[in-house]
Amino acid sequence: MKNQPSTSPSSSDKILVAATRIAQAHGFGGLNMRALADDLGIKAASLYYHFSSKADLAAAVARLYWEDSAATLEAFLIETPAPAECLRRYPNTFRKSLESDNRICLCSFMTAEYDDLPEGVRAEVRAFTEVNVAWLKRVIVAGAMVGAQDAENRAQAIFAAVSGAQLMARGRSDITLFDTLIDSYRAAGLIPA
Amino acid sequence: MKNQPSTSPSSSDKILVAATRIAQAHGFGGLNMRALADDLGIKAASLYYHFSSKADLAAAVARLYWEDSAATLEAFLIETPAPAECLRRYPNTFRKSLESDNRICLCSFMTAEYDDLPEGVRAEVRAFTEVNVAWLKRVIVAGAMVGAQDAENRAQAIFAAVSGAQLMARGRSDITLFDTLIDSYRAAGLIPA
DNA sequence: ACCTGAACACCGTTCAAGT
DNA sequence: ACCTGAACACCGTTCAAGT
Repeated sequence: MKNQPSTSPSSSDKILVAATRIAQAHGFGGLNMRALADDLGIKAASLYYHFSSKADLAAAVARLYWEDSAATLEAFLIETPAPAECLRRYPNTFRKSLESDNRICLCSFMTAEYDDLPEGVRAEVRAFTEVNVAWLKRVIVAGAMVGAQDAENRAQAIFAAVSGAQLMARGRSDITLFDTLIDSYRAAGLIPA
Repeated sequence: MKNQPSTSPSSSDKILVAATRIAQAHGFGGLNMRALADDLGIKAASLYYHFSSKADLAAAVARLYWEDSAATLEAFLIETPAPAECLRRYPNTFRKSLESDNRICLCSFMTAEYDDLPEGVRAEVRAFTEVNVAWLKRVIVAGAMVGAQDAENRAQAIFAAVSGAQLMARGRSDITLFDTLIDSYRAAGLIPA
C-alpha cells in the first residue's frame, strides 16, 4: 500500500505478483522457484538476488496479501458505512479469488499446509485471519447485531464459514455453489441480513 | 470395510494407512514417496510394486477415506436414530482429525490442491463431499428441520462451515477454537439445535 | 545492480536384477 | 511374490563468475 504509483513496478514487485498468483493456485509447496522464474523470463538463481529463500519470498507474499486485504476492508467501510451492508458485501472479497481461475485465498491454502510452513510464513498467515476477524467484529459491534460478548465469536464463525464455502466451491470448480452457500448462511441466520 | 478382521494387515494395507496419515498432514504434494517408504522400512522403489504411481496410491487412499467415512456415518444413524442428535454429533467426526496431531480432513486438504490433483484422485475427493452432503440431507429431511427444498442447501452449508472451522482451528493449533466455532454455528442457527 | 551456469542434495519414477 | 540399486529428469539452493 506504500508503493510509488507513478513508478513502474520493480523486479521484486513483479516477483511478488507472480508468486502470489502461483501460491493461490498451488500453495507454498507448489510454488516452484524454477517455474516462477520462467514466468518472469529470468533464471531461478536470479530470484535469490531479490529474496534470500523461498521461505523469505513466501513470507513477503503473505504479508503483502494481508496488507492489501486490510486496505480493501478499510476502503469498504468508508464507501459503505452501514454495518449490515458491509457484512452483506464481505463474502465478495472471497468470491473474487474464485473468479480468478478458481483460485482461493492464499492464507486458506497455507493454513492447510501449516505443518510445512516456515515460522516466518506462519506469522503472516495468522495475521490475515486476525485482520479479517477484527474487521468483522468491528462491523458486528457497530451494527449491534449480537451482544458485545458474542461479537468475537460471531466474527470468527463468519470467517470460518466463508473460507469453507470458498474451498468447497473450488473443489467443484463452481462459483455458483459459493453464492448458494453464502445465501444459505444468510437464510440460516449466520450472516445477519 | 471389506477387510478380513482376523488376518494381519497386508503390505498394501500398511502403505495405505501410513500414506493417509501423511496426506492428512502434508497433502498430496507433501506425500513424499521416499519418506513414506522410510516409515515402512522399505525402499521407495518397492512402493511401485503395490501401487503403479503416486497418483494411483493417492486415489486408493482417498477412496478408502470416503468409504470409511460413509461407514462411520451409517453406524452413527443406527446408534443415534434421532436426527437432531445426529446433527449435533456430526462435527465430532471432524474434531477427531484435529485430535490426531492437528491433522485435517484428507479431502479438505486435497480440495485446496485441486489444480495439481490427477483426475483419479479428484473423483475420490468429490465422492467424500457427496457422501457427507447426502448423509446430512437425509438427516435434515428426517428431522423436518427445514423445507424439503432447502435441505440440500442446508446440508451443503453445514459441510462447508464445519470444514472451514476445522481448517481455521488447524491454523491456530487450537482445538478449543473448533468447539467455539461449532457452538457459534449452533447459536446462529446454522446447525439446527 | 542484476543476472547466470554449474553444481549439490533431494524428489518421482523406471527397470533390470536379486531373493 | 516381494524387494532393491542404480539411473533419469526434476526440485531448492549456493556460489563463483559474468555484465
